Amino acid sequence: MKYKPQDIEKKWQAKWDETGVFRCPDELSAPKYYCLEMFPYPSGRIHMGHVRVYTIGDLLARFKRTRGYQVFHPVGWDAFGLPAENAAVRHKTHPAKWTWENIAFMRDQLRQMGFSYDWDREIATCSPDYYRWEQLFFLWMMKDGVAYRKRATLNWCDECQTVLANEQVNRDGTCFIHDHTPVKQKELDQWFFAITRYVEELLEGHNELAGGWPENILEMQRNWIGRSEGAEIIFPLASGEGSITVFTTRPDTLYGATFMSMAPEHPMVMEFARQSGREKEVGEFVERVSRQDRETRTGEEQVKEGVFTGGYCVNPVTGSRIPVYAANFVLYEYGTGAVMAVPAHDQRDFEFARKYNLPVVVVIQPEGEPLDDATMRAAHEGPGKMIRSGEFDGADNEEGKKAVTRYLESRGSGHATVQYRLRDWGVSRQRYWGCPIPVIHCEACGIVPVPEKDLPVILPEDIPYSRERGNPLASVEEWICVPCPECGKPARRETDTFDTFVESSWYFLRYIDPKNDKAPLDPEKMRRFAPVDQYVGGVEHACMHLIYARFFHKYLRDKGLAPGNEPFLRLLSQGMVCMQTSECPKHGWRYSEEVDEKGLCRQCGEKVIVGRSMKMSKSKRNVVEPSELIARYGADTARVFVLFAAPPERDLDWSEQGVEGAFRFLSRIYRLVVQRADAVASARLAWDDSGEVRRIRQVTHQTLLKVTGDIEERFHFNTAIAAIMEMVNSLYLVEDAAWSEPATAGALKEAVEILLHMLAPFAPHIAEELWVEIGGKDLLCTRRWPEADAAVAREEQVEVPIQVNGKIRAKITVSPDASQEEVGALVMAEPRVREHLQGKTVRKTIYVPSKLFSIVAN
RNA sequence: GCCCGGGUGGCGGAAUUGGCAGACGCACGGGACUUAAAAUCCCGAGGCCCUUAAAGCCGUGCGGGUUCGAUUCCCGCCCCGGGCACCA
Repeated sequence: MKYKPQDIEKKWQAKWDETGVFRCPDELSAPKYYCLEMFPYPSGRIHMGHVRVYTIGDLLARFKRTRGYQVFHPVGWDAFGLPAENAAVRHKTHPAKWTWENIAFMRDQLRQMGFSYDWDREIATCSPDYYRWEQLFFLWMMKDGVAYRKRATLNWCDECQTVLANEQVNRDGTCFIHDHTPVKQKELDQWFFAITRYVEELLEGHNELAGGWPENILEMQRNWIGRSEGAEIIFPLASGEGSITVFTTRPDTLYGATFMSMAPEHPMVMEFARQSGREKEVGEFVERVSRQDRETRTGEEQVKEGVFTGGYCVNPVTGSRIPVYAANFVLYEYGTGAVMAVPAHDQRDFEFARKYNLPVVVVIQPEGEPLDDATMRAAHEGPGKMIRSGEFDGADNEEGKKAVTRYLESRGSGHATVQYRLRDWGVSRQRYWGCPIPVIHCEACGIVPVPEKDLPVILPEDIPYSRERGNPLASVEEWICVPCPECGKPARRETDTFDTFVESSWYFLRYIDPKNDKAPLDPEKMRRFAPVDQYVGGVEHACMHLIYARFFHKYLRDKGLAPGNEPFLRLLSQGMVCMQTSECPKHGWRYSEEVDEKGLCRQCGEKVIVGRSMKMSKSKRNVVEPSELIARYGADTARVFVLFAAPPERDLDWSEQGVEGAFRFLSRIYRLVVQRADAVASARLAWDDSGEVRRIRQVTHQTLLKVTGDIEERFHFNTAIAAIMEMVNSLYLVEDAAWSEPATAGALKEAVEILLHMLAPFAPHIAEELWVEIGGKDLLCTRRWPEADAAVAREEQVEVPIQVNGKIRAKITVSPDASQEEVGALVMAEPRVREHLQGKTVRKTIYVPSKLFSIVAN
């Protein structure tokens, strides 16, 4: 009679496997529902974060299946990446071996959780069957100019010995993998994807996603893309030859531009210096600034400084000759690398001007106290009226932005434009364990794409693995040396591989056609199953994976492969799994088993400091192993716990007692059903209309309505479980005799059947087991979700609170259909109401049916 | 600095469209069962006042406002978390 998940779960996992109930055929027989969770990196074993995402996804997949959808629920492995290489060095193994062994182990762990995947569609991105198509896409992209090579200053991590995308550099300028390694700048020839070609579409697409995606993710993407409208303005050089173009969002302040600031890296800086004989001091400054790493360069405390380059240009509207400075705060990568300086209306320029005694000219006058060039203490960046701006004087500055731009356009001195923070995506990585970039470098022909017929370019297996730094691929001469496909002379393969985010940018499409060896994707199948209806994953991918994948989808759409504009219609971004941290003053972070019952460190006996709850991580030693959890309580308990402890989008605090609670809940259902199993099995689904029957059926159908709505419309899984708990509680209060009493047995049979149907997506193993106990012959997971009967669920009597002047003074029980007059009459007869109305006149009564009766009196 | 979230009992959380604040669970207390404990089942519980109960009052970060009625809407703050940031 005791609930032993260990006896139950394996059996049902095997049964689901044998019967293939979760396989999704290529042909549609019902409306499709593509449910996807972000695929795991095969790091070795699953962690609680995986348990959480995959449980949420599985709940939805299982639920939708019972709602009549043909559910497409695949899984695979994001299998390329740096940890495999590090492990190879550490354990003297091969990255491939390490990766495939991890996949095998983790696959087993996922099966133990009872997730309803279609395992026939499993893919691993490190397999040539997968990455060969990525190489083909790359060749297309080269032809389309979407993939291109350029020399660029890039983020470089000494630890990784590779280039990083901007997205992979932490806020403090460290590497996203090696949190303590500062990222350097390095100039290299690199491959890029022209994501900026799609930048407007990436922004506009947010309209399509609004509602289906969490607002904060859209906001993060908007910030990341960083669109700003403004103008490019041409400043002719004072020498008469050439010009400098700047980007500004404030063309309205152009009349106040009194000097020019340029990024130290800008080639014209040294050009000016040479011409004016200021090479020494300018050179020193440029040298000093460029030696600074990203962190110091963009650090908050960085003082604004610069040097006069010796050059002059001309303000195109005032005609004045203005000096050109090199300034450390101007970024070469953004805009044109040069900015017009308007000290009166930009705080940075203001500080710079005061430091170097440059003129400050107020051209925007705010309402109230007039600004004074000489005495103002800070720039005025807000709105105002234009002054000292020629024909624009008196105009509102917002209007002025457009007017000045139009004026510049008419004179050929500039034009309206838009700038973005988003840069093209650098995809080259100097790594072995990634997809080879299919090009060949020939001395005579230059960069030659590998011909399609020669794809895939397969990673060589035999590689030297040692502690040597750098890309091991670069030393595999027999792989590198190939004849040039064009001239046949000896040439060399590209040894860079793709950023692993390239693989994760299209895996969701490949699941639909995973075994196709003729083409990457069959457009017909894509139209059938893409896009993803529901995607589940963590916020940490808001600006990387989720932007890259949207870009890739749009490119593949343009190639006629991907349907629709967006890959993921709905996104649920789940919170982190957190746990309290414990810190020993001597030994640092402690695992809970390293602390005794009194809260002392087992190693040294010092009092351990209990810290706040933080994301589970090995380094903080606050992790719980899912395998131990499953072994002890079973997968169903793990699933119920993560779904019940917090709503999906919020962080979840791990609690041992919470897990106990989930286990107790399942045990309670188990005992309830097993004890009554024979009675339920032999009862018939029939009932009269006695009070007891009505009461039982009312609870059943009310719960069903609530649970259905909570899962389907609100994604509130915790309250759905709470409702099931309430129903179980009420079934415990039913007299034992009622279960075998013919009058009530039918209603109770219905209750248990519906209970198990509702439980199934949350705790599928126990639900199947109990389904058999009560005489079920088929698999519960293949049955349709029961339909709630609203008429049965309806309350015939409701308790209505009565407010007198805003305070609740009494309650009455009435029919929900009673009119305001009928209820009012009862209300006025209530002694407690009369008491509070004593000596007062009723001014107004309000009745919200079934909710509240309110009386205003004075 | 700009932009998003969030703040509710001892704890996790609930309150779906402005309508009974605290569902459900955890921890806690009491009872039943037991020689006993565990497990299980039942009951109780926001705070103040009070021997107890009733009644009353207070209560959703703080201060105001709108409303018959505000956790929910508006204005002004405080705190926590996150994103962006010398981005011109």
